[in-house]
Amino acid sequence: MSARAQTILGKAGRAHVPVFAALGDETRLGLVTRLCEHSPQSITQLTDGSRLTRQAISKHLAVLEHAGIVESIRVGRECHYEFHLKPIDDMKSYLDEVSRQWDEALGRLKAFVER
Amino acid sequence: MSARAQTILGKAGRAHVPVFAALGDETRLGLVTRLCEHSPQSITQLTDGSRLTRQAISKHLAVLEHAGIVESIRVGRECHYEFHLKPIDDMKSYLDEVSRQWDEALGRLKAFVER
DNA sequence: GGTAAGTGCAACCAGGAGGTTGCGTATGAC
DNA sequence: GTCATACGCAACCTCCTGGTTGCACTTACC
Repeated sequence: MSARAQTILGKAGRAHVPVFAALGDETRLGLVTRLCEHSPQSITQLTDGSRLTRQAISKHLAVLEHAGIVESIRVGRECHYEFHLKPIDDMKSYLDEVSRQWDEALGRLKAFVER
Repeated sequence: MSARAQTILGKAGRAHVPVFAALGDETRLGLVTRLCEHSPQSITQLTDGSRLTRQAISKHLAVLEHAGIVESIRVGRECHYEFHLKPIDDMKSYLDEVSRQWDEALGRLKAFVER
């Protein structure tokens, strides 16, 4: 039972690892914030105001795109990035599941103690 | 306005970076899952079933503890780790905020287009 | 057509993350 | 008291990540 539950959460959870990892960086979380307020923006736009190189920003954006949090759209000579909500929503659902699992575990513990 | 919103999210978001980073690893997400189902567990218990060394697991647990997701409690010669829900809940609130911000941005965009 | 702007690609570098091994130490069991 | 268990610490290794620089290429603009 425990093993089964772990498998369920484990399989579902594995897909979220890249998303968590993508957001586990200050620069990238900042980029997501910017894009979430105002989308789309070009790489140069996103580089302005940052102390990093365009290349660095570009790499971070690639990581975010790999995680599905962001999508690149070529417009002429510019590359626009736009925010996608879905992975974040999926992550929230996953966290809800974790939360639920935890409550259940507490319930089992309580029942065990009171027995 | 945009800058202010970014500052707000940025400041609040910065605190969540370690939590995201902590969960952005398959091994650690697995540990969290195990601890969330059944808490507390000792390091040796958590090492069983994994192909990694006790030391590796121990390091991962230290990372999780640093992020506040888990807490270590010394019991005799054993070190028990127990799950904490709060950082996950905080993260969910933060993601809700991001979601809200995004909806707002969409609203602004729609209003702008329809004008 | 010439020039500047916006990117992509590749090489390169430093540092940190993930992992192991070896050893020391405290605690429980007998 | 002795021995096994559970753990911490430190050194070490490898590889990936974050970041830069230099150059080539496409596209807009005049």
